[in-house]
Amino acid sequence: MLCYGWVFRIAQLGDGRRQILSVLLAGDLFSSRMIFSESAEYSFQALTHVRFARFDRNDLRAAMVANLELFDAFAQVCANERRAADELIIDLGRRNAEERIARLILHLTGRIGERTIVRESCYPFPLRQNDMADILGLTSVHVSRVITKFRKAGLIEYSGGNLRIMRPQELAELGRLI
Amino acid sequence: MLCYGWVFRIAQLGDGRRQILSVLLAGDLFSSRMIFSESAEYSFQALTHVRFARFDRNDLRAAMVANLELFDAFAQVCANERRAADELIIDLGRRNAEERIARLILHLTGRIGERTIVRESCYPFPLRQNDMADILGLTSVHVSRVITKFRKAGLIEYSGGNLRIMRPQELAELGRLI
DNA sequence: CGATCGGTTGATATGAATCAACGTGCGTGG
DNA sequence: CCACGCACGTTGATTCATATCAACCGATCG
Repeated sequence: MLCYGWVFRIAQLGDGRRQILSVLLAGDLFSSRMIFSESAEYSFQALTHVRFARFDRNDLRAAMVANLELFDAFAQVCANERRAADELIIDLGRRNAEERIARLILHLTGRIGERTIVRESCYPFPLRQNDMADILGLTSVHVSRVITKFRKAGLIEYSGGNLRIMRPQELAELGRLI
Repeated sequence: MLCYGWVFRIAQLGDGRRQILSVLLAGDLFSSRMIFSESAEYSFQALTHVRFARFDRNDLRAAMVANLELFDAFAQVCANERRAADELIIDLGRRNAEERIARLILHLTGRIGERTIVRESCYPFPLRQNDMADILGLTSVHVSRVITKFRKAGLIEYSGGNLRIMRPQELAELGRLI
């Protein structure tokens, strides 16, 4: 379980293309799948300094069978992971670059907000534009253009690893969240 | 659980865009998530005539806690669903139309082959080109062009709800599976 | 001080979308 | 039994979103 920092789960293709499959924040399991099978199947990549905790696979399985609440909590975690994957599929399949980026920002800041106190909509945001590109199936050049546009429209501020949302309403409209 | 036929799990966007999130074949659970929560969250759509079986949510949960093998089998199902979702994310994020279509064909025929006897690499394949487009984030027009190209190259035959793979080797190369 | 990394910007290329017309098979109602 | 409409696919012309290539900038770091 990740206790501190940011981690990506990634797939690296033969020819250098990279796809980030999910972003882990403090409190997330590295992989619910890893609890059952030895192989991680994809690799992980730390974006920041990181702290994490280990569990014994068999202990956890035993505890889940013994304790129904833990079992349900774990099922809930799996369901959330799945929902996030579905959302990403929809983004990649059917939304354009502006929508994708607006949604990614809102999705991540939402998750950060669940974990830490946020003041004045200013979030720690260590993703590079290149990372956003590799989540969203775009190039970093294009991400830069869209972000610049958002910035010029006064929607966000984004520098030095921090992101501030100036107009959440308009950003949500751009992402078709309304 | 689906017993016979083909079903899509889909997301329908406000403006008519559709994204198919997964394709269910005989033996698949409609949603591993549905076992824990009431809401299906997305909708399902039958592509063919269909037969299915129902389980009582609570019976199944009880059985899983009581029977470790069932528990593991279920975990395995979840893991497979997850892997398929990851693959789709990689396709949508980082592969072009030819790769996507070649991979979809190989993925589906592989799954069909696990379930039925296949003669002369000829598979039942009720997907319309429009459905493939909605899985792969393309338009049906573009799918048509690529399929026509595959056909002219002698890679596949595809008509009347059947698909035959003439040159699996070359198709796999196109999909970067080799 | 040079090297490297992340980001910006412009010019150009390209894959896929869009628009449009047409064909063909099929089911259905008259 | 025919005529019509509809679903699905094909094909061509054109447009558009995003990629690619390239130059450059500022910050950071050894």
